[in-house]
Amino acid sequence: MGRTRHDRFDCSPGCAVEATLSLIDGKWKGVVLYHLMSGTLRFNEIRRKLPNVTQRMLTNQLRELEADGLITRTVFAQVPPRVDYDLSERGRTLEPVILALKVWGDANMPATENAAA
Amino acid sequence: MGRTRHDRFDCSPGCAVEATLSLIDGKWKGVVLYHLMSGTLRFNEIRRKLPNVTQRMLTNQLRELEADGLITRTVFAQVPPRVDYDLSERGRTLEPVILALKVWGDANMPATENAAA
DNA sequence: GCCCATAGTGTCGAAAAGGATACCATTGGA
DNA sequence: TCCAATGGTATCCTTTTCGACACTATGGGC
Repeated sequence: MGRTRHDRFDCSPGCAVEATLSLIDGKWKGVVLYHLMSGTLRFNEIRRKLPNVTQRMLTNQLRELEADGLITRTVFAQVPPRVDYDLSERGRTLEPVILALKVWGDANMPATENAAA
Repeated sequence: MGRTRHDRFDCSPGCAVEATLSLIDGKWKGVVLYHLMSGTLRFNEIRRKLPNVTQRMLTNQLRELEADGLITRTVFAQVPPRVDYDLSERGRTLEPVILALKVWGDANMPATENAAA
């Protein structure tokens, strides 16, 4: 499930915008990608960074990101299971985009009453 | 309707990413913004650029963009009604972001079989 | 034997987003 | 008189998304 969003595009010019958007859209993907920019994270590490995400959702988003080739998933056959998530090569090329999003948000969302300080 | 997406954020770091995303998310907003970057457009001009959008949807997206202060809406009291849409000041600051999205899409979506040529 | 942790999966249901279609007002032209 | 164009609204329905919650496997600690 999920992943139905970008099955096809009616490609007018500007399509590329939608196409990119469709990859990072989905409530948690942007943040996940953002956190992954700082380095490898395990499943529960990500979960702890996103207080309101459920396991099902997080799993889902991670699977979609993986399917889109933006992140890599490494499973260690250990007894308490361990799975590492990293940005892939392709995922790294998204960094400037994520950063642009972050910068704009920081600069233009004073109404969001956040404390970036 | 609509506009429920970004009523609140559970602001962890990375929140800014989601915040920005929430403004340009919504199936047509990205493209609309993109087209508006080239200059003023009337309602039906936008509609013609997006072959698969319905009036309801387009109206909706435009209203949300307006509510978020990204575009301006100018109504001319003419007999065949005329409404101009433009990027607002704030909207213009989003240009680099939209562009980043477009550039990445053009560079990284060969699978989308489009003909940018 | 029981509970904990990890990293999930499955099912259910509500809500939101999106789409189809029909309708409105005005007025100039045929 | 009737049609066309503009920029919408209103209503209804389907699809997609999101969230709650329960359940699984394995092995260590108590």
